[in-house]
Amino acid sequence: MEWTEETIARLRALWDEGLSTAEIGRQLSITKNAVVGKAHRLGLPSRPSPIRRSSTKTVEKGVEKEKKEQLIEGKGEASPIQVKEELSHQASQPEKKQVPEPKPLDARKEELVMAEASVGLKEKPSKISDAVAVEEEKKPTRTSVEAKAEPKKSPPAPRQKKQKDDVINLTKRAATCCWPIGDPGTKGFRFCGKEALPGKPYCFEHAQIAYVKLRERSS
DNA sequence: CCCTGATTCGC
DNA sequence: GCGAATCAGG
Repeated sequence: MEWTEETIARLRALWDEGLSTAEIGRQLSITKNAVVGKAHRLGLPSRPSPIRRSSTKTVEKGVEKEKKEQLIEGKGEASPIQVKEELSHQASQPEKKQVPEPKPLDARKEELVMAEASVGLKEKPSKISDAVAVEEEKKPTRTSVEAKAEPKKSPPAPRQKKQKDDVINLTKRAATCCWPIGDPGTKGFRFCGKEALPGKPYCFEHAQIAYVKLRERSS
């Protein structure tokens, strides 16, 4: 497998998107093992795994099962999710040294939003309606009637009014494209930053790239 | 059995 | 560095 910048970028994008390793592999026409292996070597954040191999040492054919479980209970290791939350928390504290890299994704997105605002939107607003049309094409099963009569979807919230506003804002606001441009950690790295398709992390252009194989596969 | 992700280790 | 083989939980 030749890991070009393009494939690595797409691996990162799909990985960030939360697709399963097998799914990423299918889209990149490689095995899930390749995906996991590469992701591991790239240092991409671990996903919630069904497995916990606390002992990184080789286990002899599962003979030492009991010992392993005892070790796990004793140590009480932190899950990847917990670690991630801790990192985010640290990054959000201004008092700690602020390196651009470990900043959580959302923070970077906010930067992009602000940058975009200062530059001014170049894309025509009419494109959004096009994107909506595309989006609705892909979800033909839901009629407007069904959408109306959907009571269970409302999330239980402590502050209902504010949350409602937030949801509206999130819905109305054009999300920015998370397609990575350049190499993370290097100076010129950035995200695409154009308006993303509704419900998708990419703009129309990059969504075409990101989902092209998925469409081919499902059609 | 199917799915999942992580690790190991020969290449 | 790569990824098939393997392990292991749901």
